[in-house]
Amino acid sequence: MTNFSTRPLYIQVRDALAERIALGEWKPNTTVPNEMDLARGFGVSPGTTRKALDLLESEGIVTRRQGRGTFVNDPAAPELASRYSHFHSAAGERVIGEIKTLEVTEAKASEDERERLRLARDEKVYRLARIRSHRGKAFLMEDVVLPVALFPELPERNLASSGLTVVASAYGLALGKAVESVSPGTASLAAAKALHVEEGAAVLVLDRVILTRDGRPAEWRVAVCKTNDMRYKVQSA
Amino acid sequence: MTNFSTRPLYIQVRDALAERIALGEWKPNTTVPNEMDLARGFGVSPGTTRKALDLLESEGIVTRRQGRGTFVNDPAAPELASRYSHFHSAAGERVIGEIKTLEVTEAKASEDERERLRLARDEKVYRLARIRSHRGKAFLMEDVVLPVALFPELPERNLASSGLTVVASAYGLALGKAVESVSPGTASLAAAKALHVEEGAAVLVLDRVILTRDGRPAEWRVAVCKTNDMRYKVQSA
DNA sequence: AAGTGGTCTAGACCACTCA
DNA sequence: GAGTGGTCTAGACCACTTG
Repeated sequence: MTNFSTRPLYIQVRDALAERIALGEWKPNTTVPNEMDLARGFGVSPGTTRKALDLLESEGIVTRRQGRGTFVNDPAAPELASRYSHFHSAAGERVIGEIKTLEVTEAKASEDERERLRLARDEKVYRLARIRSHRGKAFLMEDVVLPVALFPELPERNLASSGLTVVASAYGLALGKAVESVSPGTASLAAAKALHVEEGAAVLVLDRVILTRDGRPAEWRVAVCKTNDMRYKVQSA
Repeated sequence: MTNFSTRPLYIQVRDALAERIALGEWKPNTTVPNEMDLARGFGVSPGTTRKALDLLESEGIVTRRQGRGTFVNDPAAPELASRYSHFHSAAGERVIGEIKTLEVTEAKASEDERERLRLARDEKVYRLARIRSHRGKAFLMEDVVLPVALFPELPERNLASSGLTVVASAYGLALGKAVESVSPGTASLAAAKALHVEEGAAVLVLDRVILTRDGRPAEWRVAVCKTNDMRYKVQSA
């Protein structure tokens, strides 16, 4: 790989490797070729290949293990499903919850939806109404909005009750950052029924947008939840 | 620096540099010696020194600038003050708020305090009652607990109204991770008065412990806040 | 014993900053 | 133009894993 462009060589190697992983040349949980072979293949020095692989590891795309090899991470792995969830059980583990989808509709995006998901006029969205439970107890009611352009035929592919990490993986999309806004609220009649609390009980209202790795909004969710058996925890590094 | 221990050389170099920075050998906003000089000084290769410096940069201890040098970061810098704050103004910037301290007391730690701050029996704490405001509007009421052992003579040093980043810096302590638990609540009479909301209004209750870089609990805070002009936002990478 | 990634070395050249 | 960090090379040896 001769350095035609102005971008650092190790970045170019990283991108080439990331693309080949995304295209499925190396499957999740298998190894990529070793450093020497990759270096020869790309025509760069082993040090440059190493730097590219270290970058990929820091991005969570591969895992390197001394004496074993460099493994491709599975983007649909269960431990990544709770990546955007801040709920923790009393025991302290992250909880994603079992998803039950009540309703799926397809419609033209409303003004709010167009703004939050940065959609053009007339673009369509899927709207999902869901309940999340932990150990059989409902704790969260959510309204999820997904752009049809990113996830065509989502209901037909039976993905309406899957978490976004699984859905994105099915469509070959890499997820990136998310921002969630938290505010206090009181349970509406519908929320009270779904979550088994009294109407007007104190609840958390969560408003979250998840972006793809390249910055396109992939999901807007507004959720209402109780925190009786659950903790909403935020970690700062 | 001959490698006597089993730890990687670049980690030893990193630790030596971190210690000399902590001891004040190089002051904040000044540069440390260049890579070649450090390498010669430690008796290691430039590549090893570089790896140590890159590590320090990833930890936020220094900032490297091509053509300029490697600068020591100021742990009391204002942009770090909001490190543990998740409040954002309507305009989108992180907000730390102006602190007004209502009361400072010193006492033996209660059972709760001993547990949260991992203190031994009979250890003492400072308890601070505070209000935080943004643009003159109170938005948060907090009860802060600090171990006297970590911050002796805090009130005498006029640090009771400073944020923990400034306090820690004054005591030469490096701060590390923090965990905040968020739950919905209703305003007590006292909270209602302080925050100018009606009694029983929906508020957020924040329960946070901040650790030092070496894992000792440095602050336990329980806060009640309104989110009328403020957003509590959580970012996931 | 063979193969992998992790550490370490000792250079070269480039891009950027500033006097 | 001198000095800095950033990139890149081409090796050596070590620690760990597996057959």
